[in-house]
Amino acid sequence: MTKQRAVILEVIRSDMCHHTADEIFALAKEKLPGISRATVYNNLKTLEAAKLIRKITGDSLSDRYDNSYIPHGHMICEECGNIKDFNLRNFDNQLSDAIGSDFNSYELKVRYVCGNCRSRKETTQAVGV
Amino acid sequence: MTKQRAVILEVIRSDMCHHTADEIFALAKEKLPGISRATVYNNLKTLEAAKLIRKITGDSLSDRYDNSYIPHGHMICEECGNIKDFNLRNFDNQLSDAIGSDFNSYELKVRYVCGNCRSRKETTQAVGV
DNA sequence: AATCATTTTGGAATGATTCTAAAGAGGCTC
DNA sequence: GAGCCTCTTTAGAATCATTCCAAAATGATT
Repeated sequence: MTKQRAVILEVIRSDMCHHTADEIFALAKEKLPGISRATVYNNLKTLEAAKLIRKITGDSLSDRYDNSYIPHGHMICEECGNIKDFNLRNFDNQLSDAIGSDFNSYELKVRYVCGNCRSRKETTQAVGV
Repeated sequence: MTKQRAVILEVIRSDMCHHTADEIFALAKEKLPGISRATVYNNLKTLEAAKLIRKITGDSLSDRYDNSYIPHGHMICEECGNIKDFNLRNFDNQLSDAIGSDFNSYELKVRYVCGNCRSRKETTQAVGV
């Protein structure tokens, strides 16, 4: 475990955000100013191969990284872009039944408007702006 | 409806594959040799805004396009890359319950190994190659 | 200390997608 | 069907995330 790899893992684990590679690079740079972008990409790949993190794709143009390898749902606010985790009960069984086979992983993303953004919009609307 | 747009829509609707923009460009070019790549991208965006198709992201480096706007599951073979559609019963309700809110759309991808690839691997393994 | 494999680094390369500005339809009215 | 306006198409340049590369650095082992 090189110090670069340790810092990258620490950054990812230190909060529940789903950071992009570039954000992780910036955060890692605060602790290890000499770190290179390529190192971040290398290690993100290594860490995912080691099942310590998971890449999530398609929420923005850049990929994001989840501090858990275990699949779960992501709910993404279409207004503010905020991402939250959620779980569905018994979902693994439901999925295997539906596809008629075991599976290796899944990715589930729901696009909605979060409570904050919804109430902000209603207020704005009521005021007529 | 320009002829370029019509051809692009026709290409997407003509089979159940989930083509990349580049594949769509190549197929459209067979019917309309002068078509430009930018036109394909423009129209894919327009057609999605018109709810005629849907972009699906994260299965390969390029995005793919689904000939249905209605959300449904995609099962992706990790060996051969083939993508199939599937559905879960009552999934919309299950999702709203889980996230505690209405939602606008979802994306569900399951990674597995399809029957063909599985049996091919078993055969290979048995033969000891 | 010598060696060997792994990692890091910075910069170049790649590749999908978007942007841009100019030319080209399409559709509308008179 | 000429004039006009808007939307679309086009080709190529630009962007941006990510990957590749070759050389230097590091780490572990003996």
